[in-house]
This record gives sequence, structure tokens and C-alpha cells, in this order.
Amino acid sequence: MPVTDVAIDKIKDMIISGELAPGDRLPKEAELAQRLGLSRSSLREAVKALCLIRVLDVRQGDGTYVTSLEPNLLLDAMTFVVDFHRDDTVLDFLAVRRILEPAATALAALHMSDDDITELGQLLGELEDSPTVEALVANDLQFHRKIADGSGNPVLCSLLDSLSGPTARARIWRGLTQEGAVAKTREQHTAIYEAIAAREPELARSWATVHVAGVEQWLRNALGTADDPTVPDSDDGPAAEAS
Amino acid sequence: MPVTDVAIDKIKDMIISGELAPGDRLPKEAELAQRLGLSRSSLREAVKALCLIRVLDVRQGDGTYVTSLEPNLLLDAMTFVVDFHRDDTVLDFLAVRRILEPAATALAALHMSDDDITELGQLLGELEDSPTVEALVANDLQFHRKIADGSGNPVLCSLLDSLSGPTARARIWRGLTQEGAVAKTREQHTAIYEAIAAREPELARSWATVHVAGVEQWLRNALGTADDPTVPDSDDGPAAEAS
DNA sequence: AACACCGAAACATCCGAGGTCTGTTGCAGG
DNA sequence: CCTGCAACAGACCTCGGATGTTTCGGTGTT
Repeated sequence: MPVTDVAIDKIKDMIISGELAPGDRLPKEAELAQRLGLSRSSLREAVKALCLIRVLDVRQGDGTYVTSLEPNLLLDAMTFVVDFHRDDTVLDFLAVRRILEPAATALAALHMSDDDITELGQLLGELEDSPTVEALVANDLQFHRKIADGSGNPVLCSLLDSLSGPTARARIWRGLTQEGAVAKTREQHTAIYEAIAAREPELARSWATVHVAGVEQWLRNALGTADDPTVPDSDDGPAAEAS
Repeated sequence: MPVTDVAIDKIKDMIISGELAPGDRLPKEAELAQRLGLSRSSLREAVKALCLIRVLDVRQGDGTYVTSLEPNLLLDAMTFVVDFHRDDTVLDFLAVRRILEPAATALAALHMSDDDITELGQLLGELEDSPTVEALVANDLQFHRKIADGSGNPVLCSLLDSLSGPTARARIWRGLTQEGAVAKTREQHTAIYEAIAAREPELARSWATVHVAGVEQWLRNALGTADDPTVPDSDDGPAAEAS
């Protein structure tokens, strides 16, 4: 195994073992390099890699620090990974989102504070009557982010955030090509908001399912892969509990 | 922004734009460095970082290649990230898994091939009557991996795989400290298998929910955080569909 | 045809010399 | 005594070259 990879594991172990706690500062390059038994160049490669996944944070002129290691920060790096996937796998991501989003929405209906629900409502009102597609999608992202945050589970929130990225592009496309999409999105958002405000988790879950499924259905047709009859059936299963 | 970070983005763009396709070979270090306008050292840092997240694959003596970029490969890198989280956030990961696992199990009941179901059954039989805790957990991981794979969604499968890592440790701990855990796990696995074999998605979903919830409940108690009455209530919501 | 050897190509690692940024220290002025 | 500016030291940033290792493919022998 290359020495750089060894160094990555060593640093990882130092953090996991507790020798380096979140926020701690690493020894200076030269010192750490000697301690791990490699050159500064190789060590820098290791540090750079750990930087990309937000484990380390280097500040020029100051030093290298361990980040907070909070789930939202680390899962956030997943967005970078998701960016590499294109149309052919977007449906798979969307399918996962369709599982998580309703669950998050239901949890939000139970856990969200009254203040946060008020802010959620304001978000809906901020949108103009005839918004641009870009504004609508941006508002949509904020809306769902606030709900995910309201679930009280940071891991769930970050995961949904990462999954929303690739579908955002699809939605913009949808907004540009499908007539009633804008109005329908607004209606569904309002319904989700009202269900959360009424503290009705199952109703909120159902509306969220309908909402995501709408995007999924449209994308499936748009991609011309709507020839699998078993998938819609299976996906209606979770929604059935809404009754 | 450091030149290395710029290089990372440049390479990323080259891949996303299609200039570099999966499996393609990158120009040699010196050449690419000149083209991106930086030194080999800095370029190597960028390449190393992209290697960590499995976007690039460097083979000494041969060249640097773009990986297949398949979801399972890229999401697999998330395991590395998840490793950094400890007890305090394991419950959050488990909560997400509790959402995904039942959904994946239901999908598996619909999509899994008969051959795969047969293999799933064999997996259950491979276990000795009184297995070690380690063997049981290893078998458990294989069991759930096969089900996740049977869902037909590679993203879902990889995600569950990554989430299973940290809970595996917890389960070993559980097996060592809780008496009936081993027997209970076997019963639930058998029930899940039978539900899948019978092509009963809702039944499979419910058993999966019960299964994961068992681990969650135990862990919550073990960590001494079982003092939040709202959480169990909310979590029973999705499980209610079992009736 | 199969095998062993050899050389070119490409990455791995290291080194040392500037460059740039940041936080701190010390001095002068109010 | 407090404030503001300037110089300094520490730490990371970037570079380019030299040397070691590994792999691939061509060549010659058996």
C-alpha cells in the first residue's frame, strides 16, 4: 500500500481513537511527516484527500485542524460524489428520496417547533404569483430542507440535501417543459405545510409521497423508461398507509 | 482558491462534461499538469483526493484511469465517512436505516429473482446452531446486503451498506450483553425470508421494521437516552402499517 | 508456440528552495 | 492606559528535479 494511503489511515485512526478531537490542531507538516515516517509531499496528498471529505480543514498561515466532524458537514461532502451521476441513475436517487422524504415529513409534523412551522409558512408566501422556474425550484429546495431539518435527525437531513441536488436539475427541466407543473408544486407544498401545521404526520407523509412521486413519474416518462409495470405497483405500497 | 482545488474542479468538470468517460485514461502526470497550469506535486494532491472518493484509479507503472463511476462504487466511499461517527450519532444513522431497510425489503419481495431468494434461504441455513456473535453479525450483514441488492436499486443498496457498518459494532456489543438477542435475530430473519419468498411486500416490510426497531430500542436504552417519550411514539407510526 | 529477459513508460517518493498568508508582537501616538 | 500600524515569525502553498518501483509490451531463445 502506498505510504500516502497509510498516512490517511494513520490520521483517520488518530481521530477515531480520540487522540485528535474535533477542532484540534494537527502538528505542523514537517513534524507530522517525520512522525508518520514520510515526506511532506506525500503527507500533503493525504491531508488534501481528507480535506475533500471535510475531515480536515487547512488554513494557510495558521495550521491544519480537525473539523467538527458533524454529520451534516461530512454527509455534505456526498454532494460532490452525487454530482458525478447523470440521467441514467437519477431515477435511482429519486427512488431513495421518495422513501426518505415522506418519512422526514412525517417526523417533521411531530417534532417541528411552532416557530419553525411559522417560518415554513412564510417560505410559501415569499414566492411570487408567477415565479420563474429557477426561483420556484430554489424555493422548493429551501422548503424541503427546512422540513428535513425539522425531522430532528441531522443525518436524514444531510442525506436528503445531497439527494436533492441531482433532481433539482431535472425539476428545472420539468418546469420548462410541463405546463401545470408550477401550479401543482405550489398546491402540494401548501398541502404539506398545512398537514405539518395540523400535526398530522400520516397526512403529511402522504402528501410528500405524492409530491415526490409526481416528479418521479414525470421523469420516468420523459426518459422513456415507463415500461416496467411492476415498479409503480410496488411504489404505491408505502403510500397505501395514508388511508 | 488553492491551485489544487482548482485542479480538482477542472478534472471533475472534464468527467461531468464527458470529455473523460468512465474507464478512460488520463494524460500522463506531466502532460496534464502542464495543461492545467500547475506543478506535478499539486496535481498529485488533486488526483489523490479524487482517488479517495473512488472517482479516479491510479495504477503504478500503468496510468491513471477514471473509474466506472457506478453508484455502488462511489457511495461505497461513504463508508469511510461514516467511520468517523461514534456512539452519539449512531442512533441517527440507525433511524435512517430504519426508514430505508423496510422499504428495501418490500421492494425485494417484489423484484428479487427466484434464484436469489433460494440463495437467501441458503444463507440462513449456513449458520450453526450456536454461532459466535461475530459469525452471526457477519451472516446478518450478508443477509441484509442480499436483500438490499434484491431491491433492484443500486443507490439504495450502497446506502444501506454504508449505514450498516457503524451499527454492526453496536450489534456485536448487543450480542455479547443481551441474552435472547441471538435467537430473536434468527427468528426475525426467517420471518423476513419467508415473507419475501411468499412475495408479500407488506409483511416483509413489517418484519424488517420490527427487526431494525429492535436494535434501535435496545441501543437507545443502552445509551441511557430512553427519556424522550415523543421519539418512540413517532417511530411507531411507520410500523403501524404492519397491522 | 511458450517462456524469459529487457527496456520504455508511468506513477511513487523524496527533497529543498522560494512564495504567500495569518496571527502576534512591539512600538509609537493619542 | 488604550489604540493603530508595522515588522516578524510560523505555517501552509507551489514548484521542479532526481531517484526508486511497477507495469506493459517487444524481443529473442528454447
